[in-house]
Amino acid sequence: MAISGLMPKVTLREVAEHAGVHPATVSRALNPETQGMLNSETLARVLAAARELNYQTNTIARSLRTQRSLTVGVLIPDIMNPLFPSIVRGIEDTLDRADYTSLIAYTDGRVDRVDARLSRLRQRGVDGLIVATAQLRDPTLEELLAEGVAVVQINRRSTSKAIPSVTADAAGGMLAAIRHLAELGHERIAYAGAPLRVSTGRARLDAFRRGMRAAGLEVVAERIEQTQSVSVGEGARAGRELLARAPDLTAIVTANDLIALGCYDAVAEAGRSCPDDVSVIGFNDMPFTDRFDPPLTSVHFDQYEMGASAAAMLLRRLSGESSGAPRVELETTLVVRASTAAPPKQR
Amino acid sequence: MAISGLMPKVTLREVAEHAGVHPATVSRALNPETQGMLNSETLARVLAAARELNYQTNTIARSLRTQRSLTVGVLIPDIMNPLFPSIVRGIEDTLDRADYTSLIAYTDGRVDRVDARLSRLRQRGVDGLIVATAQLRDPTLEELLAEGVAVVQINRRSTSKAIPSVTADAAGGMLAAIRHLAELGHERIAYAGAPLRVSTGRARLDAFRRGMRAAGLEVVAERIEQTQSVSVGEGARAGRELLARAPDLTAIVTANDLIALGCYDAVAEAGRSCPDDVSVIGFNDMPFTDRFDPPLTSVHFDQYEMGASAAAMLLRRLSGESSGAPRVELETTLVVRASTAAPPKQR
DNA sequence: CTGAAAGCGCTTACAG
DNA sequence: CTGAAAGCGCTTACAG
Repeated sequence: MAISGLMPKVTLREVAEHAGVHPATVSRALNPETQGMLNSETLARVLAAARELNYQTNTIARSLRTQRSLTVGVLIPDIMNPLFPSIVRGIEDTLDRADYTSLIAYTDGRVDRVDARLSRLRQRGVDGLIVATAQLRDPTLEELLAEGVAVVQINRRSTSKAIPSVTADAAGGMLAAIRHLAELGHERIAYAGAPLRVSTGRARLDAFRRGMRAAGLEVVAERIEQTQSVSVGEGARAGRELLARAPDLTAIVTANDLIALGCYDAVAEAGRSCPDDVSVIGFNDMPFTDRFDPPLTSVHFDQYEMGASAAAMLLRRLSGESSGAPRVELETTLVVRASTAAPPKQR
Repeated sequence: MAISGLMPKVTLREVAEHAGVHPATVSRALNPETQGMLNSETLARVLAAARELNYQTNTIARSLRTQRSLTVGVLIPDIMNPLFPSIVRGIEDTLDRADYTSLIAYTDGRVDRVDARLSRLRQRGVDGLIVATAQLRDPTLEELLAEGVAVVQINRRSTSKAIPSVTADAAGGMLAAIRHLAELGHERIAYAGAPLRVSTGRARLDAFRRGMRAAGLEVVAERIEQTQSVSVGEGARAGRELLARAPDLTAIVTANDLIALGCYDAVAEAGRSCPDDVSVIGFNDMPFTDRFDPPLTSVHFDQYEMGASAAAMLLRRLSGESSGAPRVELETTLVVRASTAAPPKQR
């Protein structure tokens, strides 16, 4: 195929001249919706001319005229966070099939950057939004909703039930994690959580508490510590705190793999070993967890599917096919690796 | 800040009416380049009106008129390849500061997808391209070059010296890797390489050979194996091959961390251990290599900087500031971790 | 079934 | 210094 310059250079008018018809006729010939209006002979002639000249629709001109950019804004904390590449790929593959393109914007977890990012996306004329940065109470999202903007939340969600979302089933994952530990013989299970201002932090803490009770185990305040941000460093801090406050704990369940990695550090610093002295469980099952030392037992969900499903949901809204606010919860499963074992006293 | 709808709704004309001037005057007032033409009183009045109505330029309309989209196409194999998130982030942060946006497209390493991807980017009117998918012989890139398209190669480069590029210094990295092994006492060092149709594969193989000679070590054909693709699976295959053909090898240098991970598997399968029996060295130093089992000794370069530098280079071309074809080589350093140790016989 | 016209929201040479 | 006009490349009611 020939790449004939980056800006499209052949215009509708040139194709029209070549085929001896009016530009409007070319436009109709190239649009599957309006193709039927044309005499089949005319259609064939126009199509031949378009092919010959290697005509490509100028998306910018079309967008200005139709007031639709075929573009979707994707707001995420940071693509360098290992959770997001798969999600983004799932989104983009799905959008791509519908001839949509995504414009990605980063907040780096800073709430004060959201509006500026959104504003730039708006300038670019995005038709809808996929937002992975929802706060539990999120006035910005409420506002978008009120204005009828097509928006889908992903991974996290705000309290508003009116905004569609795709999240991971925290309850199922946590329950599986705790059951696994209980079956190994653990009783003094600690929890290192993610910030409570976002739904993942809140949901996983709730799920931990419920899961413990369901397993007939005691939820003790000293064995729960929240992080201020989702990072290895904060995970290590939380791990240290827990080990200092409750030295007899035998397992730490976490809200995130990075926090789990921090707990690895805290356990090692305390002169203990994972999994022999302390079992650790992550959440998200990020890439290469199976390569960690030790391989991390983690709650898994399909990240690519999360992205794909959110994009499909948004496309449905954009095409007017759906108007409800579905809240999809993706199945979570526990992937057992080598960071969990029977507690020391059992040996 | 108020988000007033996703598509920009306040137009230049409305601001003009509000300020009692002609739309052209508003346009001039909002453009720093033409602001100076205006009476300062008029300017102030227009700016006040624009602020009051929360006017945002409609990028699509502006692009159609100016024939510049302020958009750059980024062609990469796959964002799920751990090399790319940092590179992409470096690109986007740099573009962002110049009010450019990136449109990302994926090839999944398939040469036959390049033209279709490029074609879609063209439809979207991108002003330039950053390409991470260069083949050693790359007719598509030659064609783009011939048409005067602004394009920068990243990570890989084609043989054409006329296309600017930002790559990692393979020679320096390889030399450091081999020196490190030689100092530990290794002599029978093997190499598991990346496909030779891309520059990274070619450059790293050449660098390995030169490095070996520079260290006074023998380059033996049985101790060199190429992979068909850069993946853990192919790395394992290459590793097995090497261990079968040259069982007395004591170290494997690789062209990529994923290949190194595959070599971990091959070494384990052979009932040997890393680093006690076989040392392994990666290339790229992807995220979390320090968490692997064992932590991977790898050739490091600044991936974010690679992206940032390529984007800056492209912006310079787009603004007409530069017209040469710089070939930047980023410094590489060896990060020594626990996958390398003295060879067994030395113990 | 096809054409002619209008217009999406900007910018910029051209007047005055 | 500011306005009036043209036009970027499309699509789509409106005629015929």
